Amino acid sequence: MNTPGKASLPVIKRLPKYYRYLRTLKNDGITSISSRELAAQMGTTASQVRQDFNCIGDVNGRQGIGYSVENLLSILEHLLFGNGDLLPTILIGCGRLGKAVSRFITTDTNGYKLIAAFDNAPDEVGKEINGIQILHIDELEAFCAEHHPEVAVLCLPRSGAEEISGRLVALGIQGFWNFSHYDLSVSYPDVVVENVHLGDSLMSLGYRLRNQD
Amino acid sequence: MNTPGKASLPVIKRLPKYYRYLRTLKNDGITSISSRELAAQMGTTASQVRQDFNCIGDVNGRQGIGYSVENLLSILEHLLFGNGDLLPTILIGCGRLGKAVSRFITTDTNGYKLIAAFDNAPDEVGKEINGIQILHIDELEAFCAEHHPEVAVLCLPRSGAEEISGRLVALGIQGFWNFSHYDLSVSYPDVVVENVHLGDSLMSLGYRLRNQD
DNA sequence: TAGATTGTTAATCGATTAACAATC
DNA sequence: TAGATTGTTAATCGATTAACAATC
Repeated sequence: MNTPGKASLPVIKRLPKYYRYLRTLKNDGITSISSRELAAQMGTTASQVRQDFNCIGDVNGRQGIGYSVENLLSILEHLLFGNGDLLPTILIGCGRLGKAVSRFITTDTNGYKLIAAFDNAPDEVGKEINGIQILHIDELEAFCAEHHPEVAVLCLPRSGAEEISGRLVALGIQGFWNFSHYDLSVSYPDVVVENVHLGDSLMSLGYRLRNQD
Repeated sequence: MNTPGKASLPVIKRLPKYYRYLRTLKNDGITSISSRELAAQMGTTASQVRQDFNCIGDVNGRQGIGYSVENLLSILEHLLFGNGDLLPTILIGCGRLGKAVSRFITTDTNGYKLIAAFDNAPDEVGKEINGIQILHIDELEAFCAEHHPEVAVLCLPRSGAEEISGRLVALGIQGFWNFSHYDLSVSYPDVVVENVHLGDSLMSLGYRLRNQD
């Protein structure tokens, strides 16, 4: 029997990848897979797969056979999406990036529901984005008091994020998907932040390209 | 004197963050900073700052004083952007995400130069994106033979990325900034890949939110 | 000088990999 | 049964943190 410990952040980051692979396996009609084979397909090691599966619950692997794809999927689905309730989410900043990113939020396999979008540009307010009317940022407090969103997606320049994030934390937002270059996890260590710094990501790629063997 | 070793990936990933912080410091007229103070502002430890600086070259820290902001910046700039030559880059996929992301490529502080964009949708071909005409994906080989791009940015669905990436590798592309859910680093372990999986990122955020203490 | 801070080595911590008995 | 594969413990590897002599 498995003795699941709390999954560490590196493990958590790998769960969506397992989830995606297992979905394609199920799609291909494969019902069972060994850690060795899964590792080969994902570019990792069998050991790591088994260690990871140990953390996530009762995976019911069978010696000599492997793991049930169906069972793994249902465990991962529960961990990643809970009981199926979507996390009510608001988007702050409806520029080019905000518009692009809003499509990812709304995708039904991510577990989020976009319930509002805000901008400070008068010519954006009132327009639609993914079927939702863009509100003026001044209406943030009133909206949150009524609808209690749990997640905020920040698609703002750094200065805007600095200004707004305090208001969002005060309003009880639990989680941030942050595309700004303002490091929320430093200022608010108690909230859950996923920082997606596109500029930083490009810069590290550049470093590795310029300093290849 | 420093004895710089090769920077590890975790170190490399922190370099852009140092770079950004030091830029704001310089902007504020601050010429010197200690590891302790920098660490406090960045949410890390003084030890880590000093260890990181040990890897990146001759930082010339002065006991009792700290580091020269100017000197650190010039070292980081050289590491991140080389001698200033921009990396010739092509964009594959000009949908919503591609359009949003193209703005980040072109930003002059990232070290890249967007020289072409490709799509397979006939109604996108010929349009402009950031001052560049969108070409049909069929022209990829001819264009690369003539202009030798070094980096490709993939803003495609998974299936498209699987199909195109082999062609790009064959054409000698060295680096990928990959937004698809196709894991290039598994298929092509010898190229430099920065995988930015927005869906995965959202899913891990969801896991952490749903499994908070 | 005295206080502060570096550069660097050593200690700790955590994550990955290896090994292997249990068993399907 | 024999071969394959798990679950789990131990070993290794690497990254972070702590410590401290050197010295500005």
